Amino acid sequence: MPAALPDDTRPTLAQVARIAGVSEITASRAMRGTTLVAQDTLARVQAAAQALNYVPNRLAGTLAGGQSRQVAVVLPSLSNSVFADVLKGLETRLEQDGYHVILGVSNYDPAHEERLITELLTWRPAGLVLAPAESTPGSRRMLAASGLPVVEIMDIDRAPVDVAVGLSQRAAGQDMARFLLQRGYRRMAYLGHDISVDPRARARRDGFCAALAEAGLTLEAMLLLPGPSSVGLGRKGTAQLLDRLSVGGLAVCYSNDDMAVGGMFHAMAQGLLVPADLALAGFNGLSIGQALPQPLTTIESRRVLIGEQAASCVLNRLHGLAIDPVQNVGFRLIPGATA
Amino acid sequence: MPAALPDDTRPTLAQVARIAGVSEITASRAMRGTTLVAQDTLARVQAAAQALNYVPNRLAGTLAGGQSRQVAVVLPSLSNSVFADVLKGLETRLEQDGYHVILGVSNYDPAHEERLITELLTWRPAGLVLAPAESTPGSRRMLAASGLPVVEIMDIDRAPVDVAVGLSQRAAGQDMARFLLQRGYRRMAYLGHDISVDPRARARRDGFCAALAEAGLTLEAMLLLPGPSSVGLGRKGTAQLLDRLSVGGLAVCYSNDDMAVGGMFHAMAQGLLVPADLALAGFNGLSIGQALPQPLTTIESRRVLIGEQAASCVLNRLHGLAIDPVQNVGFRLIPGATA
DNA sequence: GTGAAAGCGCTAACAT
DNA sequence: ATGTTAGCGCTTTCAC
Repeated sequence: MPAALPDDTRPTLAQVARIAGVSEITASRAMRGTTLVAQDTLARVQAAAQALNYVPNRLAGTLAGGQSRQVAVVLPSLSNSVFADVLKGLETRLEQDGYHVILGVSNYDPAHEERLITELLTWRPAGLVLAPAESTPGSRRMLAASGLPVVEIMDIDRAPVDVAVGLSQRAAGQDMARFLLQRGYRRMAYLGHDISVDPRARARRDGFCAALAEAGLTLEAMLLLPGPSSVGLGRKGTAQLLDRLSVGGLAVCYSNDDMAVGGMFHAMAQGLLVPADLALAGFNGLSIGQALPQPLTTIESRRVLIGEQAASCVLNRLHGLAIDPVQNVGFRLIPGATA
Repeated sequence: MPAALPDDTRPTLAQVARIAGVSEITASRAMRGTTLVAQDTLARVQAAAQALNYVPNRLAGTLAGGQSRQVAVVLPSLSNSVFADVLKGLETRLEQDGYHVILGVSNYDPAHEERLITELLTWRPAGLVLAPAESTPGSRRMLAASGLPVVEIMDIDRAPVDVAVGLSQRAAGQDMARFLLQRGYRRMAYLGHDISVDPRARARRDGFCAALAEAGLTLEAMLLLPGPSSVGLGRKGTAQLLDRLSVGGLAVCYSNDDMAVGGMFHAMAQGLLVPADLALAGFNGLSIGQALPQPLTTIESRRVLIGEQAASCVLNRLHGLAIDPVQNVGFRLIPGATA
């Protein structure tokens, strides 16, 4: 038996108004506080609403002309704590202004992402925030045509449809390469998850390789494993890599911290000396990497900040404020002790 | 300058209908596929919609009598990968049926949770899924009065407002204690994060202690650290604990895997033998713990499954199907190598 | 400070 | 198979 239909019994603004002895529109004004209402009418309306357990219907309110106060968010994954952090930042900031997140997860599938955008737009959100996989032309067209604030996050290397908030993934990769070179490493390898669908991981790798090339070096090996990144995958991949490569002065750049921690675990299990036998570098600055017996060499990304700032962008846009279309939150290299 | 207002230019169903040369309701039927429509009218409507880039307005559709197809989800946190997993399961299942998640994060604050419920209800969701912190009487009253499908997740130890999907956290704690006892451990300690706000972690601890008591044992020490659980906190706390306790046959039960991995890192850094000097037990079965050089002794919780099953509950309820009010997804003890 | 009328975009309920 | 009418619950005009 299904539960009773909700709106069968739900009080409406009209009922509140009747009990308070005012017109519907006055009750509306009292509830919203937009227009001035006499002290005692306000009190009567509030009392009536309270008595009825009145819950406003924002579908109706928005349809009648209000701002939606829902923001659509499309992320490629939630398995990775990176996007959970971003979402946390988004949620925190949006909620302060009474906005809520409608969520879509694309699983790094551009076609799915496009479908999600279409569907979420049917809810007439006030804005969109997305960490695009490889956005399709269709997606970009829809976003542009929506006329809404659209914030693309994580990456600032590509020209955004509207606004971008993030960091240069490419520069992050470059900086890591330069750091390793400066530390004296000359033997480099790359170990990553499936970057064919993850443009940001690819940009980091490309930056890494480009900086090596500037120094006249190339990777001794590059291993790309299918599937999403994980500690387990990093451990397995490191074992594979070391089947082909000798240790000693070898530095492995991982696609992210999860993978690098896996590499560290492999080293521990094999009794390899880090960084003498094997140096490791990650990306993201996750707490797990920093709590390792030897803190991981990595780059801190400001994920919660990205979420908060993306939310602020949407809100500012809605308030008619001017906005920088490319917002670089930067990053910070953490030297750690693994390289 | 704010972007153009969205609905200033958005095509409506009326326009689609006019171009297709049919009435509005026929266009509506054609778009939704609920009622039979002639082949060629269908084609004409679809062509018109396509030509106009028509995006249906679900606010209007829902207001006019449709089911909302939004499900409100309230979680206590996103910092913990546990809830990211649950959310992933929810999102995956709901999306299959064209439903979307509206999200609220309470930060383990019951008052905040209550406010979130109130706000999310204004969107007239089709159902609610929540992992309650310590739900207030107000929250429970609202949920019950909503008449909607309400699924409380993670925990099945308390009587749910409507439906519960999860596992017995208390039984999980008991099982771990019995396992450690069976392995011959007699010296036990507990290290947890702030469980005053996390009823599930508390239930596990209580179960753990209860099983010890049955065996005539008590904890040698119990340390509860302020703040959310993390690898770093587990590492720090383990150091503190071992200031007061001698190693050798000591088993530490952690509030979860994050904390336990931190303990493992401390042991590694100190050169302690695991499990001879120090045995460790976690909870959740996170991949990080299983990728450790020695896989962590822990209990696997089925987080994604909980999300999927909770979503199915909401959907089944909406379809008028009967539902078991308490759904136990169970758990599995992973012996690992750390105890 | 308050109200009456009109309408947001859509769909259920009856028509035909 | 299609159309007409009415209305979902609210807010925006424009009055007073």
